[in-house]
Amino acid sequence: MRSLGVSRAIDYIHVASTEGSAVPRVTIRDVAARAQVSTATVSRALSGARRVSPDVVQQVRRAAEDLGYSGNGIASALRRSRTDTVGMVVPSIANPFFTSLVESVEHALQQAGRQLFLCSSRSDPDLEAQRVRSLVARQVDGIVISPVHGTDSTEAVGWAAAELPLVQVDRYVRGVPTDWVGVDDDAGLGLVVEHLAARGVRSAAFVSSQLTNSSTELRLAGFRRHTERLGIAVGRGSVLLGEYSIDWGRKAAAALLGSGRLPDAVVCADDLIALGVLQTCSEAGVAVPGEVLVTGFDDIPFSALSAPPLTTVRQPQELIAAEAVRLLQQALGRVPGEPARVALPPSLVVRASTG
Amino acid sequence: MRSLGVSRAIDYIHVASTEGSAVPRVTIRDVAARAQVSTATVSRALSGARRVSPDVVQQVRRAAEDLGYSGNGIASALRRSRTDTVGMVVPSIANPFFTSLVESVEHALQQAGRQLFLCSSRSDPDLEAQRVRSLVARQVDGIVISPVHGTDSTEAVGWAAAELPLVQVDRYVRGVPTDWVGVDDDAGLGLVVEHLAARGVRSAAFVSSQLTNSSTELRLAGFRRHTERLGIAVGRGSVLLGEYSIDWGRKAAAALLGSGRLPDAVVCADDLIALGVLQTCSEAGVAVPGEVLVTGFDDIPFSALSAPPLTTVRQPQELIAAEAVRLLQQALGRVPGEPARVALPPSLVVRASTG
DNA sequence: GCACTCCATGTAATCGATTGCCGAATGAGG
DNA sequence: CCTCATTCGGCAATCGATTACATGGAGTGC
Repeated sequence: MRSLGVSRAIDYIHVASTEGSAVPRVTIRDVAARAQVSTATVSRALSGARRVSPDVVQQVRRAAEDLGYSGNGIASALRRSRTDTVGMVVPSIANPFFTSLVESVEHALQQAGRQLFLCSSRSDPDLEAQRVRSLVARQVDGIVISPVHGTDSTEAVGWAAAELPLVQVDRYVRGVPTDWVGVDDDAGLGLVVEHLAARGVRSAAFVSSQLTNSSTELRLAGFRRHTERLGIAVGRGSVLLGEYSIDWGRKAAAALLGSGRLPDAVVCADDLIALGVLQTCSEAGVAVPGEVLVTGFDDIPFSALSAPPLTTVRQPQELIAAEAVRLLQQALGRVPGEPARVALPPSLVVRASTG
Repeated sequence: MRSLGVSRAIDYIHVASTEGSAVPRVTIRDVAARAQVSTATVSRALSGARRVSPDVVQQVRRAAEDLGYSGNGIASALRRSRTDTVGMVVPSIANPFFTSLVESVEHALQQAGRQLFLCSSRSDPDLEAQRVRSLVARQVDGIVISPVHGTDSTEAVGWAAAELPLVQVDRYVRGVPTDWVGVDDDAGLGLVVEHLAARGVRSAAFVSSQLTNSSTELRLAGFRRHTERLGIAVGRGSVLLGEYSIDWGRKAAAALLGSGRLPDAVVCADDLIALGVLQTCSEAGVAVPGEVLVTGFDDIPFSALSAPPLTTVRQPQELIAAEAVRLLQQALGRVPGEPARVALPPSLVVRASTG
């Protein structure tokens, strides 16, 4: 299990301050002593909270530098009662859609001088509740959450929202009036269905996850509304609900193929499902887009690489993240007012899977 | 930009405690007052740090419950001088390999009762240094880092390692003796090259990133060593260095195809590159594995979905993460000794891209 | 019945930085 | 030369939980 063969490639250097076992932390008192001023002055000189004469600032900087002082964020946080940190809870880190969202949020926060505490709820409402409690106990300044479940997550989200600023992204729970930012799911399905109609599609199936959260519900509702509007047939047994995964996409496609009544198009509620569908079609020798058209939702990076590349709905995650962070900062500043509900418009990315 | 059409779908409920603007935090004193005991007893009753009589525990629990007390992790952290939090710094959150690693580390930490502070260095040593300083200032108990650069990251890693326990994963910087956990890159390339040799490959190219970090260097070294050992030709201009991205894979493949001298196999230093190579081959009508074999490294989830599915080297990220967390915990307990260098064995996943 | 141990609980110091308030010094205006 | 404003630095309280040490009462052994 343990092969140390690589260590030969490493040259050691001497790290100056590792000698003692427990290196005592340099505190503001040490700096004050060395600079021969009070701790108050050190604090002011370093943070700029109040004017300090230039030469004293020099001394203090010098002393801090010499001692390698790096401050104690915990003590500072306790006194100022803010941590400059926000927590983020997502159902899965493995789903590239959430990955992009996390990356964008991290980036937006960084520009606002804050850090990200990342938690994965692993699609488990209990674990999610635990993570939320933990974040609140750690005094994060705010929370960005994509709740696992439309109703089972309500309690945790509601409780947290009462404690601190909270923004829901992508999904939201019923009944808790917090800010929300996401994509306009109905519009997204409108784009897809119109595109399919223009391609001459007369019948369609929908493959999605169980209807346990808002965005899933809205996507199905959008699918139904727009297909009806455009006269596209949706047969009985043509709406398959499982989970957001490649594997479910495979299974659902196998079921559709097995049923013998393949529709003109398979609309998927996310790209992972669609990739699974494509894979099964390819294995079964069903031509895409020859015999059936397939679409996804999210536009994850790999949807451009499948065979055939996938037509999908692009979510503006950068914008979603930026808006979420903006709302959070805003909520940090003032008393809570009417919660904002921001549904950003998606766009259609047409690739070979729809001809 | 802002369409609020979705809000109609939301039912509000009244959240009890949102009425006042600033909800004053419930502190341990409040609980103590209500339970008619001292704060010391509350602390002991809730944490179990020392025996407290059962009925007092009841009272305290009751009081805490009634008031909705959730503790102040910051104050606790200050006093105990530990935060039960570790920081993780990775070059990119978008790369699925790091994503898996992050998820695994998060999971392992959770089981150890700790939380994860995630930072992306965006492959920028300066940003990385900044993030590391910030983590140290926030008093994380330890750091897990995959350093961006083999030499430019040395200063930040060395400084941090002198301040607190630090484990490097996947990559390591030269000259700083810290724990490291990763995969045995040389063995990984051994698996690939032997497999190719068995398939009758006589010449090969290597597509990788610039040699700015340890694992990239080791992979190239492994490629050279094993091809030489097995008598596979590596022509001049057959080692292409760019970056770990799909896009670079595309460009490199285009260069190889354009040169007119296509080798029997293209060995890629990670799956992203390999996926780019596959895409370009497919577009150019070059059959894989008919005319050229292609391999990757990492075994990201999407490597099974490409056309054709990709033969690659699987990294045991779960194990890497678990081992990293184990080493960190160990380092938290005792004085630092000889750093551990753990190179875990990879395995080969054979798919259609090598026939 | 006395001395001693043990245990539950309380008192108060402590972690390290921030900040309200105060006083000394300096300078300006009359 | 005096008053008043302004600036800069220090003192000490404070954030909220933990914990070393103190205390008082019950229980034990002789």
